[in-house]
Amino acid sequence: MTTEARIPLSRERVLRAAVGLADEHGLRAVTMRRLAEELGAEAMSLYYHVAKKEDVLDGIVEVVAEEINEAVARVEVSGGWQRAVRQRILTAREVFLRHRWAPALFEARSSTSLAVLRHYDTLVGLMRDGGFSHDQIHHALHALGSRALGFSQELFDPGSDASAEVPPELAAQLPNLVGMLSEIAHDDPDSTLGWCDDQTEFEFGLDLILDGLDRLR
Amino acid sequence: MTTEARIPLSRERVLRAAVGLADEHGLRAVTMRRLAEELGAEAMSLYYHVAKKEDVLDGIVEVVAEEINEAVARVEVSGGWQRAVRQRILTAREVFLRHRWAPALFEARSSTSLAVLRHYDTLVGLMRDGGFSHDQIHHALHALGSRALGFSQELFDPGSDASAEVPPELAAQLPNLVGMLSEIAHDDPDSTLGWCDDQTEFEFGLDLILDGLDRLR
DNA sequence: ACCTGAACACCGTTCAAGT
DNA sequence: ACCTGAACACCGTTCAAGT
Repeated sequence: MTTEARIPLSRERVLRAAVGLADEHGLRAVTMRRLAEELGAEAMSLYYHVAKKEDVLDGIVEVVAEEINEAVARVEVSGGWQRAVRQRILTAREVFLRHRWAPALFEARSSTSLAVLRHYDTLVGLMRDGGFSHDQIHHALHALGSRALGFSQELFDPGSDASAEVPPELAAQLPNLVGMLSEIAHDDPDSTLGWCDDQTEFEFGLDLILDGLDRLR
Repeated sequence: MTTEARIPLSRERVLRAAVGLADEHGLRAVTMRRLAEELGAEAMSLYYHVAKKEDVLDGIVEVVAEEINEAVARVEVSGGWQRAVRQRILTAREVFLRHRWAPALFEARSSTSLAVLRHYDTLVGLMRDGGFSHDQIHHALHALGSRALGFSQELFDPGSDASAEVPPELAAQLPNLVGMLSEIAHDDPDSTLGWCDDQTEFEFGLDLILDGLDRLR
């Protein structure tokens, strides 16, 4: 600790510590005071390297996005545009699985980070090579939404054993949903990113969209 | 003001005021103290009607979701499952266009609100009538993601006149993206929900998914 | 039953001051 | 150039006390 405190602060170190803090204790733990403590400094020292807290949040988006770009750059694929795009998106997803707080932060911030833009730039290039028009690609990016980056935030979580827990008078109000959930079981909770977004579901939605796009080409 | 202060507080009134505050000044303005002020009371009085701030946030999600259900209930459609689902989703979207802070809040909270569940229940029913299996419907809801509720948060905002603003050394790093954006112009900024999510793009993505689902049936 | 005042712990941030 | 202490304005929330 005291040895680490010797190392001078820097924007880079601050952001790295913030990512670590979020990984370990969630995004809510990322507080200027807590962050400084982690770095063996005072809260006010951070402001020499970082404009304000928003700057820290933008910064850690950038750090994660760079991690995505590095991972994606290592991917080698042969095959059509669809395989290439699909593989890169699934690789990006692996990074989010290591930073589970990140999807919410990416959604929350408009964050036109350079690293994020570079990721999109790669996708645009791949689709261009695949024979899409700019207009089609633009539509495609919108259709993919956050899936282009490898995650998809879900809006409700039926829970792993949802059908068992639902109180009867509530079940009566939701006959179709309860009927569905009682037939469905999620098998692989470990692969879950966010709520109900497991690997299988993510790939289903992704392929549905990619197949649809390919048909438009 | 003083006349309004006469009306006793209630959970209902607190939530309604919170929605109004968010509509007018954004979600960040929804503070226990500010909310109380709006109601002509002290911040601490709210805690008699509401457990904590999180309860307020859950509550306003519920209020908006009920507004969606009411709007959707008024919709009458004839035709196949696809027309019915599509129409209901686009109607839900209209509610979000009145509460622009709501998408971010819906995404941020896991919020298994009853009203949200009822909306999903309706969709499940429509798709069931359309001949889908429970398993297919479950996949479908995941594929739709937040689109099922009528919005789709975008991850970057190229801006309305993006191509003009990009500094040249940045453009060099993003050749494909800049190429695309220079060809594309968004015409209807007023219909935008969130960043780049305008009506046309929303419908494109929605139809792409619905068409894909119909093919699976 | 319903509302409030004072108080607590915790934020982000400014600013003048230290080395 | 880099870091800090004291201070400010603002949070959410508890708790004992008022009517």
